[in-house]
Amino acid sequence: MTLTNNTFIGEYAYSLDSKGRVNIPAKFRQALSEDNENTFVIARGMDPCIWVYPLSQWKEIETNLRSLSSLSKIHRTFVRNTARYASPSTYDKQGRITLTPSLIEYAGLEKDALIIGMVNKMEIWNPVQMDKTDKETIKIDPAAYDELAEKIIL
Amino acid sequence: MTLTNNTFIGEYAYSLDSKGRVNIPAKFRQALSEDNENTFVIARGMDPCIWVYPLSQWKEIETNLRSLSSLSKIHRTFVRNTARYASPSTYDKQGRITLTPSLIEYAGLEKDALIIGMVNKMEIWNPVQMDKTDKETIKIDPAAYDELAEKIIL
DNA sequence: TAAGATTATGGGTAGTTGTGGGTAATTTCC
DNA sequence: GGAAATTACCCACAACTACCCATAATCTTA
Repeated sequence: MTLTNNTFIGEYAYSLDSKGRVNIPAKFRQALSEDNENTFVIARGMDPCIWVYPLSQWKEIETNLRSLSSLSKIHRTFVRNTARYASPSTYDKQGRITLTPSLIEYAGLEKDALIIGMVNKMEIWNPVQMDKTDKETIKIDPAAYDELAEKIIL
Repeated sequence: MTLTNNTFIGEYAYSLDSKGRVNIPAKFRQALSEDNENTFVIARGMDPCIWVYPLSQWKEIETNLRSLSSLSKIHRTFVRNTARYASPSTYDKQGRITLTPSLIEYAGLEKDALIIGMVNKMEIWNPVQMDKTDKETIKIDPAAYDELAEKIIL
């Protein structure tokens, strides 16, 4: 059952094969709207993981990046870091995308890959790294977190 | 007799079968409005139980989640924790939804499942866990109820 | 009260999904 | 320009899941 176009939720455990391919969950592929032409854009996440955007979503990000001024050092750095490691990837007949060696290394991926739906994109994690990050989460300011929950959750 | 669309009250005792399926009380199914397409979204509750939203209700949460920016660590974490364990589930001809192994484990469900109407959603509990939580609830500060009294008329 | 309808629970099956590997086309480099 | 390496595309199998049917218990209604 697909909810909304280009919307991803849920968690899936897959494996990375010797060719650097990972499966995209069938539900996520089905959620992808036609105009994406079976293509995602993979990029460095802010956390040690890979971000996977639908092509159309990425194009919007590109538009936003264009609006940033190159006069600002922060802007320049941000644009560079974002664009530098991004790469389009179309899934094959079996529903797999191929990751770049650079991103595999950045996310510290080995055999296991955890795919997490993040609503407008998905994340690919090494499960070990995800556990570690989960534990650090405890250090997050509980008051700020509760405030968010109150605003978002029904 | 159905009260209001997408409104759930009452308590029901069902059992979880070997395939991880639970019945949705007939009254709750009848209360579900057409546009939900016989579909609920199951997610982690704040307590050790499963939250079950009507699809339309979940979509509102999704919209709220979309408004958060992944540049903020706390926003990222919140989106991840919320979306990660959520999964749509359409009930079958017999009125059952299938739970995910991850949520079954989180709620500590075994054979028995207690389904509780929570007005805008429902909760699925292990009865043993529910008892335990009930006993802890008694310890809630009466002053907290006084504060509530200003918001809710009973 | 009896018959029919609805509900709760169990299990079978066909189609889908995830994973491995093979081959042809393309690119890279000497 | 040709060999080696890389990439894109294809096939095959095993595991799983969604969908279907069956049965027993319960509720409804005449």
